[in-house]
Amino acid sequence: MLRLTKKADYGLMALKYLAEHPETPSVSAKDIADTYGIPAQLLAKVLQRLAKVGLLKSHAGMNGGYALSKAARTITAFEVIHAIDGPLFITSCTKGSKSCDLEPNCTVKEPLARVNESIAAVLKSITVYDLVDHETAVSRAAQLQQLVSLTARM
Amino acid sequence: MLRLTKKADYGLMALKYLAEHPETPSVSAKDIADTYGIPAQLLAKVLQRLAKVGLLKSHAGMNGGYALSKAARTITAFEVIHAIDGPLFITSCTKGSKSCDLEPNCTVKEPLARVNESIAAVLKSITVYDLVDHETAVSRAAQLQQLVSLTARM
DNA sequence: TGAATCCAGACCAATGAGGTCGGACATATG
DNA sequence: CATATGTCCGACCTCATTGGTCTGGATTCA
Ligand code: FES
Ligand code: FES
Repeated sequence: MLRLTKKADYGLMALKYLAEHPETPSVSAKDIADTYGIPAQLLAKVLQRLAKVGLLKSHAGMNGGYALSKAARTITAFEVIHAIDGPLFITSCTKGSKSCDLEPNCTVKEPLARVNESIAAVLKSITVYDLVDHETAVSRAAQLQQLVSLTARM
Repeated sequence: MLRLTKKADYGLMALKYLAEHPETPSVSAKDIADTYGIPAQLLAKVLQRLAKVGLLKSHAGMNGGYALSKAARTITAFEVIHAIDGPLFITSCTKGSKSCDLEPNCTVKEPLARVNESIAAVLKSITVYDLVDHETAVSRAAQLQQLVSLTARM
């Protein structure tokens, strides 16, 4: 119903891997791809994108590779997904430039934009550090669900 | 980044329309399609799907059409989207039957499942009644965002 | 130098979404 | 009852997007 692209998934996996191995100064794309068994060239392209945005620092040449440019705690899932899949959002017809021609009639767009913001907020509250240390992520999600169900019956 | 399909959008629009006109016993798909200027046959298919799941009651023949089978307040956005776009979810490789072959390695799936549940909770807290009466939906979304940002810095 | 790595872009294949068609079915009316 | 009309319903097609590959060039270090 609401699918996250595979590239974003790969990107998150790679970031988690880097966060788990802070001792090694730089890890090559091929290494990560091999450990997870995902296509190397595809992961490479994803990492390039992340480097371009500034989430990763790249180092070419031998023993080169990638390294986090910020603390794992300060990189949110929202940033990653946004960097890889672009600024797409819910509401289907948010094509950026040419907006849907039946926009004046569409009465559903505005409320859905609110939902969109809520989802973005959830993603912003998850960092790659949370991916490594499961406990915090799990408990936070539980809290969120509680809060949501609370507000739901008001 | 996280696109809702156009069909689901149409479905929500149609449900909202039905909720706004409770006096008419049944509205034809063509009528709704004309008012919003969307392809009639496509909307028809969406409505068929909703009828099959039990959210709508269909009535063939002349003066036929569709009608809500439950109170607008009890129909959640989650139900609608699930009915139209199927049980797809985040995490990209949740193909239902044959799971991704690199599932044992994928360390990111579990945390994302939590995020998924949070999003589902948000969608479950929105009903088609909320789409009609904007106020409640807006205020609820604002509350949610406040709560999220609160828990985020813990 | 040369091996290893990053980088950029074009290119192809498969999946799925958006959209269309003709037939089945139920109701109305003479 | 017969027929005409409007509706539902399932199968089909087309095209955009995604996932994935290939090529070539630039950068760094042994
Ligand atoms: S359908 Fe285009 S604005 Fe909602
Ligand atoms: S990539 Fe397949 S389970 Fe996560």
